[in-house]
Amino acid sequence: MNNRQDLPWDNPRFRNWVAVAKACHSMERALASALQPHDLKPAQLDVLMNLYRHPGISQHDLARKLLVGRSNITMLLPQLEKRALVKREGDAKDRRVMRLTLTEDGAALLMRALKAYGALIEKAMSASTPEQCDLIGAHMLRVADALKE
Amino acid sequence: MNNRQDLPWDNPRFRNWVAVAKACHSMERALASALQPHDLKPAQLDVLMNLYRHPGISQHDLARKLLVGRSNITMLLPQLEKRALVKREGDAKDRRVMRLTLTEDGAALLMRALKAYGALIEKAMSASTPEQCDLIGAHMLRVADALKE
DNA sequence: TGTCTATTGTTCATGATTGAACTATTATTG
DNA sequence: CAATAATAGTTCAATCATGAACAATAGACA
Repeated sequence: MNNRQDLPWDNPRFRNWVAVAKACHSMERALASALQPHDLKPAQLDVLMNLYRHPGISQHDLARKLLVGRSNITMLLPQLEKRALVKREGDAKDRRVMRLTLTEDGAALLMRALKAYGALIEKAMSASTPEQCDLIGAHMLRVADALKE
Repeated sequence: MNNRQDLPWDNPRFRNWVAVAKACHSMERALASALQPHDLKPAQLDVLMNLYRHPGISQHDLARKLLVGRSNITMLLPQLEKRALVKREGDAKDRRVMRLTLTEDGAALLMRALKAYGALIEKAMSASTPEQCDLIGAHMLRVADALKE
């Protein structure tokens, strides 16, 4: 009745994706360790990275970029604001939105944390050629795209 | 001082990995949705999958396979046991260890849930050729390996 | 055998994330 | 213009994962 062919493990795509998920999980754990000396959590690093690239982003848009709920951002920001890593100021035109920017300290910490992250990625991906890495990156963009319903 | 070349975003490996992480995050969210009709969480599906492939596994070994803490397993199991999806019995030789197995109901639910998961993966990976998927899977195994210190 | 160490699983307090309900503000539409 | 809907952010209770401390058991070695 349950033909072996029907088991997902016999589907190469399934096996391959499970490997992806496991690698991501490992990286997340390793990243948490690597960021500990900087007193940063992976989620906080994500925030800093996005503020660096999108200064003045609103909390709503930040949440969408990070694929998390708006409430998560609300809970995340006070810690970073207290440490003076990010600045939060109300938009002049629309008094509902908060504009977020990195402070100097925030940018400096980001650069230090990114070195650690970069070293980790280098270590993880060094076993493959740049061409393979590019192929993987391109594939993953398609995956993320296909999952946006 | 902060030469553009030094920014991680200019490093292809970094950009590629960020794409991997984002795709994984998207998949995790999509999976959570897809499992909702089965009243299952992704973490619970992971448990069922591992019990299917490793019947009689101990909680300690299960935790290591799932890359989570032992206490997490302890908190996860009672829900599955109450629903009679898994069976937990003490090992005869070593009275410290608990042996875990799927019940019939657990195996049946697993098969149904795996169909949903498989469909999701199919949808996500269908934009790439099987050869590309295999390459990615192989790469990710190396990544997970490289991250085991 | 008796003692010390290691291992398995549990408990508990903590921190992270979520979604629903809420407030304040802006946009739409009749 | 007034009423209604939509949007941004917050609050809150619930859920989940974590790691440290702990109890019970097993193994090592004098």
